[in-house]
Amino acid sequence: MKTVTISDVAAQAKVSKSTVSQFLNKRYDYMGDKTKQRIERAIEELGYQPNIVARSLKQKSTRTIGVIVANILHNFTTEVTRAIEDACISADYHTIICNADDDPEKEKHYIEMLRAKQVDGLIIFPTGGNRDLYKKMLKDRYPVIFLDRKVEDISISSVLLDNEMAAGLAIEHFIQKDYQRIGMITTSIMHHITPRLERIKGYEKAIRRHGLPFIEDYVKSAEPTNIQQVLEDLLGLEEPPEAILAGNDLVLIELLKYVKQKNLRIPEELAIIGIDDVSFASFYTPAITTVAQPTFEIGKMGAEALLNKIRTKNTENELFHYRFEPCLMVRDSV
Amino acid sequence: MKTVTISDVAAQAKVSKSTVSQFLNKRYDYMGDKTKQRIERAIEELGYQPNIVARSLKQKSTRTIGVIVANILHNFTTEVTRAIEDACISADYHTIICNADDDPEKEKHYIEMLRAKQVDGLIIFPTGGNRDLYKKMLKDRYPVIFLDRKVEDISISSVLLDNEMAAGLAIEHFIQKDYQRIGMITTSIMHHITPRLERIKGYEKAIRRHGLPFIEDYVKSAEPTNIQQVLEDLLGLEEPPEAILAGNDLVLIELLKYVKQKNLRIPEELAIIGIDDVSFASFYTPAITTVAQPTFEIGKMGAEALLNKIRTKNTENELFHYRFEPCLMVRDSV
DNA sequence: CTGAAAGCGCTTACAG
DNA sequence: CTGAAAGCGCTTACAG
Repeated sequence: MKTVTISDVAAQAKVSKSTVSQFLNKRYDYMGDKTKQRIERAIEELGYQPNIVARSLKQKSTRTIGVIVANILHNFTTEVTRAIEDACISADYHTIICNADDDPEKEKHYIEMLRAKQVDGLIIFPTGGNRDLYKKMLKDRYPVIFLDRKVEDISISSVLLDNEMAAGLAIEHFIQKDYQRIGMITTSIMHHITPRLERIKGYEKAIRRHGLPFIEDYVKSAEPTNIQQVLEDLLGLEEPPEAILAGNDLVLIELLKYVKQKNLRIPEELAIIGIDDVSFASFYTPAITTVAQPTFEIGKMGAEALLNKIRTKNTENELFHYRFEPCLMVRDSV
Repeated sequence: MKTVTISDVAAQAKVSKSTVSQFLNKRYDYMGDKTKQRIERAIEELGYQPNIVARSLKQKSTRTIGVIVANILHNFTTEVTRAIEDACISADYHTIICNADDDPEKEKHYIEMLRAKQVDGLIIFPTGGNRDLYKKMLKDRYPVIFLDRKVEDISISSVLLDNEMAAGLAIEHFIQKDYQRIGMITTSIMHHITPRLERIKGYEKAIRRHGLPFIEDYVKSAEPTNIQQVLEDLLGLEEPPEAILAGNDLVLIELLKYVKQKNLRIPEELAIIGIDDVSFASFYTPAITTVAQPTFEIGKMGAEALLNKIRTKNTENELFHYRFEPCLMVRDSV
């Protein structure tokens, strides 16, 4: 497999490399018809494919972006990255996905690696643990967009869910169905992850807005592996909640496992809403009421915002934090 | 953001580019200690990051592989690609995932694109519709592994599930639980997709092995959107099946939607097994009996086989088709 | 122990 | 309308 290069084509077509290059880049402006045809034939005969690595080196663009997700286990992440890939492919960009696994060290490694690979820009679901690196990218005017989360005092634009509204929709639905004792569980807030904090705030605001008492014991955060215990505690309270909002898909799954194991009836013994419209919600028994994120739109917007930054060479630096509205999917678990 | 190159480092450290390059590649053999330190400082001071594109051009390796999946909507695909990515990252390779969406044209585009991008090799879940391209890669001795599927008469190594065994395990479990009238539904077999054909064959063999009549009307293939209708037909037969094997996760989901809509009791009115151990199987009510594929091992093996081909420059061309054994997860739906 | 030079496969002013 | 030459940022024999 001796690779055939532009020189081989030039030789075969009896023109110069420059002319072949013009041809490849469709700059036909002044090219003679016979020349074009000769080149076309030569390419055909030799089965020539341009080497994009060489082109990238010269053009200083790889037409590839990097996506660093905080944790690929979330259904949200999978759907959003799929939307990003779609949007990039349409714009003739490729995508390299990396999973930071909630670990700032890994995130750092990937940011450096992808920049070394000369990707044209980065979409990051930030762990929050690499403030210096985030700042450096900003200083370098390197194109970056944050997704799903933002980082305190780092002026990188982001596309997010309206998380307060997401929790609010759920709580209001509970209240409307006459539930008063409403609990909430999220995954760990140790690292100040935006959506978790904001959803808790949204919960509290909605509770107070409706004149219900805000009971701290009703709000719990824990790693998925500890959620069974948390539920045990929560439902063992003297006045246990009658309804629970699961802060994301992983929490919902733990909650459903618990419910099954304890043989609780939904919604009679415990009403449930989950944030994230998981695949099985509609055909679960009972069908699960959820708050859906517009994952496709979020991913698309993230990709377009980044591609736009890349195209404008990041000159217009208007900072934005775009919020998408969630949507309540009313089913049978409340 | 004027990029700092190896020349800048060389100038700053007052050595030649060659020496810096040696340093970067950890060929310290004969390097003076003071030289090393000077280079180290210069790199530090300038915040230098090597340009991997330039290196790739020279070394003719991008340390990146491409993965072209037939259809990313299958849970199997997501899990396997995740395992591939993990294995590649450990070996210090990156991964570019492309979704052919069951469309041979898209597959073709991605194969050509990724080769132009000089990825070091390709893992393909083949659509089957690009025989000439597959052959060309073989002729070029370009490293490729097929995954999940193989293609008739194309001698590219593959890693697969033992699909006949997968169907066999399910059927035997049904029989053991005293079901005799057993149906099976797969997604479309129009394009002779390996796992679907093999699973149907496994079904037939198991049925015959146990002396049951093989009833053609009990075996259906259809696109997911038509499965509701297929179920309607199947269960409207004079002697409808009392048990159904769902050929993959998408079929199972359609089946569960149908069951819910018709209010059928599982397993009393209809027993169910699904191939692919979907996330919700264990906490669904009733918990769904499934045949699990070792997705992690399959992905890992695929990646390792490819990386091995890349390392040996594809010289040892022993053809293999490795089969992984599935595993029956007995739960409550039979 | 270190440096000069060539080369990887392209693109891009510039000259004619 | 086309070609010669320089250059993108590295690596790698080779010479000393």
